[in-house]
Amino acid sequence: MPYKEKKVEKLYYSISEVAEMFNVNASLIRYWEKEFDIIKPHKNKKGNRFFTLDDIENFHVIYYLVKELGLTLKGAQKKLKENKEGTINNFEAVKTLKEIKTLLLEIREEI
Amino acid sequence: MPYKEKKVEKLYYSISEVAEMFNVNASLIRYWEKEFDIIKPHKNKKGNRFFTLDDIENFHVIYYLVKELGLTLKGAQKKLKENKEGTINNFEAVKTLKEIKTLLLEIREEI
DNA sequence: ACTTTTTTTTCCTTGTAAGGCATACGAATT
DNA sequence: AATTCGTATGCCTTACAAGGAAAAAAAAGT
Repeated sequence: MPYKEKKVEKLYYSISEVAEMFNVNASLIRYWEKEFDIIKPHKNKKGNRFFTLDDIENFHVIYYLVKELGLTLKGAQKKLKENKEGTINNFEAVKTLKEIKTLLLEIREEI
Repeated sequence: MPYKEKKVEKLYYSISEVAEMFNVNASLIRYWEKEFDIIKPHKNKKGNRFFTLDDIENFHVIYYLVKELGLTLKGAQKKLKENKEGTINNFEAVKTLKEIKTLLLEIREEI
């Protein structure tokens, strides 16, 4: 064999591959796709799904919320929406802490 | 009228009173009582329930987790168990912040 | 004040609607 | 030959609500 094939990160994964990763049924993935906006794999002309690692990560988040935390689908949807706004809150928190840092540095200057 | 009766905080509330407070059916309260250990109202010989304010507060926590956060009952149970340990984490966080405060005060002393 | 009657509240058991998928299907691709 | 699709339907569990009898409370009668 002239070349040992290099194992490459795949760009796309099929629905059955994703299903196997999480040990769930493919129908669950299709169902969640209907329920959650953040799951939108690419589709070819026929409709076959192609999942990027980002898609898989999004699925993972939902899996965590529903299967591990024990949120209902509705609860998970709400949580995901709030997290978008939640980042603003985190941002605010960091901003506040930075202001405090600035204040402390100013105080050091005075000394 | 010799004495104006002083309005006193009630010691015990009936199941229908609690149901009205949260605008839920009384059967829900009985059901959650079976599902959650932390809801244990006193009962008289016949079985009638008497809720203290603590009981009501516990019910409130569950109400929040299930009806507002959107946890399944199982998820809420898990959350409650973890919170017992979780308070340690909050405690640790506050402790850390207090240590920082102490450190800052020491620095001020040095100056 | 004390029965009697009516209304309300309680209990527990059983019924049930919705949630959350899985299965089944033929058809279209690969 | 195997995978995939969408859609439909089936189905088990979850999460309560309704039903019905018994008891307590309130109202009414005497």
